[in-house]
Amino acid sequence: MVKKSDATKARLLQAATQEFAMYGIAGARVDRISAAASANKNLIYVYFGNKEQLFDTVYQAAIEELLEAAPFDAEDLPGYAGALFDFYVAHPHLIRLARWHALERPGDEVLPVAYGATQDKLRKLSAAQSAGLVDAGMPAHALLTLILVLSAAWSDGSPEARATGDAELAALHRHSIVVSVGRLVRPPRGAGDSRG
Amino acid sequence: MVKKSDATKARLLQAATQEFAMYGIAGARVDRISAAASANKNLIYVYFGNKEQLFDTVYQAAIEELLEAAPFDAEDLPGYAGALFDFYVAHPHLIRLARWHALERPGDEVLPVAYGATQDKLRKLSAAQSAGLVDAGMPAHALLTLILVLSAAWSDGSPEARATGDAELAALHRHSIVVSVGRLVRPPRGAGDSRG
DNA sequence: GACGAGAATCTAACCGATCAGTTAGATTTG
DNA sequence: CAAATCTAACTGATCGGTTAGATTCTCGTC
Repeated sequence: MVKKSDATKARLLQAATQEFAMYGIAGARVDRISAAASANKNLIYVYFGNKEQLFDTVYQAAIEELLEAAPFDAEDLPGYAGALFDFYVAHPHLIRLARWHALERPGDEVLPVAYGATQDKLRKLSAAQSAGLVDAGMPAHALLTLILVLSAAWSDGSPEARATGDAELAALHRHSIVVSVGRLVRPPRGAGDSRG
Repeated sequence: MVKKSDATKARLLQAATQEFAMYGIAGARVDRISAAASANKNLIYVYFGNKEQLFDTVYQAAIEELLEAAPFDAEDLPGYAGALFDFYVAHPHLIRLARWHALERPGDEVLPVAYGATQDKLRKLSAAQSAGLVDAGMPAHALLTLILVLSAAWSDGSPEARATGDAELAALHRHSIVVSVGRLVRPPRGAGDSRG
């Protein structure tokens, strides 16, 4: 059954995502969110508790969306990094949410869903290292962090991005990331896989 | 001559740096800053204008400190990345300031001092590429961004940092960064430099 | 070296605006 | 009718910024 309130909830969540991505938790305004959602302010408190919990809900949804967007492939890590890059370009607000969260909730433990996904990635990555498909010169968790960081290198707030909408520049950035990850993970001596 | 007000100004700046690093611009409280500096709130407005301008002053000082800390060396980029990592470990609040700035002042142009320093780095990097000391497979500006991003990979807010104060882990992170940058910048065929 | 005017420095109290959260009730739905 | 959904107005606290005035320092003049 389609409930009326579900649509309102969805509009509020959508508006809250924009607002939190733009201004962070401290900077977000509950009145702006309800106005943008064409909903009454009180509904936020009825449906989501308060501003902090609303952020939690928004953030959880964003993380889940991100996890689904780029399936982890330990045997093609450059491709995985490229997919992440594409996702960040397509959804710039999600990475902003993640950065706000890191800054405004320093002590927050990782969401269960994200934790599970990370453990899964680490397992696959270790296996690929053992199989000789990926360089084993550093532990899987370090390698994973570096790959993730490289993927997000140009996603907002980096030294010389600024010129948005430049497809040529974006292509260069993507290429740089893919090449970099390739160099990071390529095993020193041949072990089955080789790429053109 | 040593002016009394200079000491007050310095205390305010110190307190403001802590406050902004902790809470960002929107989250920072001028009353907390003045209290932490044991100074009257009004002095902030007398000396620095307002909260936004106080942040500008704090941020500018932080950038200058960061630029002085790790001298750029295009011929030893892994070492440069390592020095940056060390600085981030020693001064965790400065990188937080930079991240707050990126999020809360999206359209802000780069500070002149930072712009100048970046141009200088790019020139040196290009020269090193031309000389065959550094891989020329991607433009200098892209390479520089990737190096900077790698250096800051574990500086706050990354997936599995959390355990601060762990010297062994920090050493692993530093090593991972140095090795990664080494792989990034090493030219494909021998060109003078070779490393163990 | 005393002294006083004026500038520099500092203080405490205040103010208007804003904001998260509440309440009481209207309207719709089942 | 009763529960779910929604609305508008209100509230108490907080916060950035201001104001008026107290205190201290600077320096020329006698």
